[in-house]
Amino acid sequence: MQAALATRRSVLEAAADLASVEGLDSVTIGRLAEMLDMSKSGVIGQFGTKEALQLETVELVFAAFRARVWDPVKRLPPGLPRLLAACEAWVKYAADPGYPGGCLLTQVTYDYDARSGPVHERLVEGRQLWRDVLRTDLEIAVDSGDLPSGTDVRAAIYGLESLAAFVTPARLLHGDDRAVEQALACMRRILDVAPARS
Amino acid sequence: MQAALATRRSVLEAAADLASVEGLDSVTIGRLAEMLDMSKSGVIGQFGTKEALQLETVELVFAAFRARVWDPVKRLPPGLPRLLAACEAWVKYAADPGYPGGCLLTQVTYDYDARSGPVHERLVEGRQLWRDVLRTDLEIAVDSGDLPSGTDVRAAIYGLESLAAFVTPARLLHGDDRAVEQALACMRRILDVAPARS
DNA sequence: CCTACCGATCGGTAGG
DNA sequence: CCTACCGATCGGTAGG
Repeated sequence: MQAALATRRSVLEAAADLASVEGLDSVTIGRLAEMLDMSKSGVIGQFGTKEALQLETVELVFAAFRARVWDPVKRLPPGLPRLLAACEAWVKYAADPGYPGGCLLTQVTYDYDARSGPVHERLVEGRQLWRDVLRTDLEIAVDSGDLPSGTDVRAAIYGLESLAAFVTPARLLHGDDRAVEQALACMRRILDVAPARS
Repeated sequence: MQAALATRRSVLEAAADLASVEGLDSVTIGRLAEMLDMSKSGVIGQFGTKEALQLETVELVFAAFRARVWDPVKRLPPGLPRLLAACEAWVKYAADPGYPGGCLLTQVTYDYDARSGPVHERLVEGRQLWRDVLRTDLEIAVDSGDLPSGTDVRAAIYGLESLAAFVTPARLLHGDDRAVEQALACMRRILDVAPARS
């Protein structure tokens, strides 16, 4: 029983590692079996089908995002303070996600945006939740006067999502080790907040 | 001879259509053959190997980007005017790329950022060329006083790339039909240029 | 969790 | 450009 749970976890960890580099589609049962020195039936037996394994991998991704980005900031004062802390945690997570191929949420976002099916649906749902979190703090920040009253909240959300999602390609394609600082600087410009002192 | 050229083109077009939705890896010889009502050897015979077909598809992508984004603006006055026109063409191209699954350059960027091999290498090279174009106009705009002298050129490039690359997921995941306007609004904020009148 | 196996599909080749 | 075929790998199942 405990052993089966440990197996599940190790399979999911291997799947996440592989998916971060080559995408969720390249996570085949045979390759996982080889990585883990298991039989194919041992790998898939825990999940039933490859699609179920993919969906559980996506759940792992959202859980990691929540643990690394939202949980550390959620008790801060709602509005601009929490929003800025969330953006910083977000961008830093994207730069150091614990997977060899970069932030898996980013990977899945661009890989499954144009497809249909349960992974796409779950992705939309998860990202929408995060959009709602951002919107809440943006609206509070506007109402409280921390952001200008003319702020375009939807455009700001779009901008924050864009800037966080480019950390991985900037680092991996161009070796851009200042991606975190550049993303945060652009975020502050979009929010019309003065640059932080370093 | 002419017929062979026409076949090449139709294979590459089908490959680009398929890749835009499911990624370059899902472009298999068998699926292309089925789409085009050809034999597998007829499809691959024009290219030799699947990797060669992938690389030619990537070339098609860069050629389309050049034709739709750079060629229409390259004769405008260098500096801020050309930069803003390029950004507009860029974002509009991303929103209407002529492929069913969205901008293929964006797709390939996020799909191959973490992998090694010739597609990755070609991608880095192509994106670097575009970065250099952006940098040139940014520096001219700063030198001429159209942009503030303290402008962080590298952060601006990062921001423009990010915002252009999020058009596709914003549209496909959230049905965001204002992605173009939101991306352009954020670009102007990053550049510290007054919003355009509508 | 294993071995052994299934039909389908993969990239690619031989020969025409 | 075609048919016919190759070994490898795919997702998944039977039986234990």
